[in-house]
Amino acid sequence: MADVAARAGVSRALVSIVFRNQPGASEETRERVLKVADEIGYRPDSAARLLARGRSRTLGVMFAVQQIFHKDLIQGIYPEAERFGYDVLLSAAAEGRSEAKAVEALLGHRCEALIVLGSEAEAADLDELGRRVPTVSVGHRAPRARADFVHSAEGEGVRQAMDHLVELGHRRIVHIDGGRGPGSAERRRAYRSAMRRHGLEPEARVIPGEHTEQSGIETGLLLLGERDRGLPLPTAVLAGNDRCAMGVLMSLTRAGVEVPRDLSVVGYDDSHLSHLMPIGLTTVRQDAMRMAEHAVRFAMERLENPELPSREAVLDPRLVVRGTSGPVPGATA
Amino acid sequence: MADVAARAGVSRALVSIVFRNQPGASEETRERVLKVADEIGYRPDSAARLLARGRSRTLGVMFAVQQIFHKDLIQGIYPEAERFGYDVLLSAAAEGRSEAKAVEALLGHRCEALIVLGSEAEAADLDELGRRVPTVSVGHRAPRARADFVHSAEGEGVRQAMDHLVELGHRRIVHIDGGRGPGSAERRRAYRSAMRRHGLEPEARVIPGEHTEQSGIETGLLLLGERDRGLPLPTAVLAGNDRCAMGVLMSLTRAGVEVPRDLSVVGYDDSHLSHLMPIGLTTVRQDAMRMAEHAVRFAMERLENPELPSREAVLDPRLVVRGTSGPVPGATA
DNA sequence: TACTCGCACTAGAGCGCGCTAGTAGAGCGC
DNA sequence: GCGCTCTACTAGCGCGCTCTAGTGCGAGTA
Repeated sequence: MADVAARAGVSRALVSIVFRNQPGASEETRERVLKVADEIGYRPDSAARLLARGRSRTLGVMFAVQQIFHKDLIQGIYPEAERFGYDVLLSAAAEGRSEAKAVEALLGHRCEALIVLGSEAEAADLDELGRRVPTVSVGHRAPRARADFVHSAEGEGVRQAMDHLVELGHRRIVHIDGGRGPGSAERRRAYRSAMRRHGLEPEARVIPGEHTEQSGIETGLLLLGERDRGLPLPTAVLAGNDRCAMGVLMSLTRAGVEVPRDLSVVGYDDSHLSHLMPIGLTTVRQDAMRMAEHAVRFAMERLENPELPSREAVLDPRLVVRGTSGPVPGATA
Repeated sequence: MADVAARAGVSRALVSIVFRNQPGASEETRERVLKVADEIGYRPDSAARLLARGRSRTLGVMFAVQQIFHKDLIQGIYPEAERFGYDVLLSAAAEGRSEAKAVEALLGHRCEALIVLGSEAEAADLDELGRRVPTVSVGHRAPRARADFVHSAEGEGVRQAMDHLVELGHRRIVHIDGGRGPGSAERRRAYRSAMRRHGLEPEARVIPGEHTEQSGIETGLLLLGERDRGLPLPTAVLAGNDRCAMGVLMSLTRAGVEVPRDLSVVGYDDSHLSHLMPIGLTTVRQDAMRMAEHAVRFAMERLENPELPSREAVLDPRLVVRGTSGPVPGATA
């Protein structure tokens, strides 16, 4: 920086002003400084900057390396943070690198606020974290923790999917749940309540599963086994997520079950898997962009006023109807 | 830090020593300092640390938010960097956030070395980057750039896959390539050379494609169209990657083609998609862990000696035989 | 006793910036 | 001429840490 200043024939302070895009430098000088800086390859040191500024203007984002959906969220967080003049620091939780470790790293870098994606932390830990630094948890709620929450209305997504299926004439609709996975409990509840609402309570059936392809495949085989023993197949399957839905599809279509003629399948997430079927997977889309927007906004607001009560943004997901859902078998299309 | 020092009744320097885990403090004092620090929630400020140290001991990793394989690499980079006492800083390239921008961010944080995953940068840009800071490019080669390279022996993977198919009796093997995608050119070349080596040159056929499900689906439909016009289906398809392979599988099995009875399909990457088929996708696995290890090692070595000539680690991938490849139709199994 | 050595610890400079307080000079009204 | 404001710029402190060059002290040695 001193070099740049010397070469441009100005003081260091002027260079600082130019690089911060602040008023107080003539257009002429500004250009000269930038030109010299470019020549000698100068670039402001963010560590020093951060130190001198006292504020880091950095937003820490913890994500899980395996979660596909987190990619979409990260993609949304970058531009939104930039709008507020914030840098984004990413830290991944992975096998052998716990959430706690990932968060420590962010804290060490003096992130002013944290956005944790799909945390599996206990409410107490999240609460402690939230007391230390403004924290927004996306996709995971912890009732009484001092933090803000952003997630999608799981129930609403399931409701839309169920209404769609019922409208198509389906009655024997089973749900493969996602065990302890994020959102599973809500989806399960919403399924049950939708069945009840449509007077289909006797038909309701939740098959325990996971958010994996394997789980979908196993469930598919289970259903096929039942069919071979004379039990009727359901006419529609509401899977816990897209991966599970794909597993179901793979195992059933391979056994000659035609989708959606013989069976409808609905997923959840609208991940890239949704396009894997030539006909497209009917699924529920969570709006990652809007979730990211809300998360950043919450963080910024809590930064301004740390005493804000804990808030929650619940975004409505949207059913995306593609090729895997159709009229119930036997219906006059 | 001063607070900690005061409360523990020592100098700031001593606290520094304790937190750097350096010799020069008695066990007793060490414990006392740590205890006090914990009480008042002190945590070293990495910005200040980095500034004072002159060296950041930080390794910058640029990745593409969409690439599934990068997850595995990141997972491998963390522990390896830790072994060398290095912090990892992640920066994602995404839609609306160019590689250049992602790299700028890392440079601004004074990363001592950079690992760029699946860069699509021009050789010249990579060269310039490499002259500024030790750089390792994973998965993408730029012939004369001042950087180190880690990638898998695409040719070797294809060779193994082809040998496997030929051994199963296949002759009419087509390859769907990946256009300008990473590794595509090598895979294409290796396919051609394998066909030649096995005396199957007249049968060789490369269908232009991409590394997407959609591309696989389209190719599948193309082949089905040909069949309907009386042309024979190939007996095996070597797809450009797993996503493309899945597309092929989806479109063909839906049309009643049975895999692997009527047709064998081989993918590339061993991504999580490989397990999507109930029978498993035969594919080529790249060893992400070892690639990550090499990348970090290269970076560290070039850090010690920046004048090192450009090096290249070519890791052998391994064919993973699962359910989508089988004997050629008509063979006595 | 006088010295050297090693250990536990400290003083204080300086890392590269941002920022506050200030200056110099030009333009203006009276 | 004076004071005023406005723009363009500068001096220099301090952010929280690391690190070098020390100090003081007890033990070992001649």
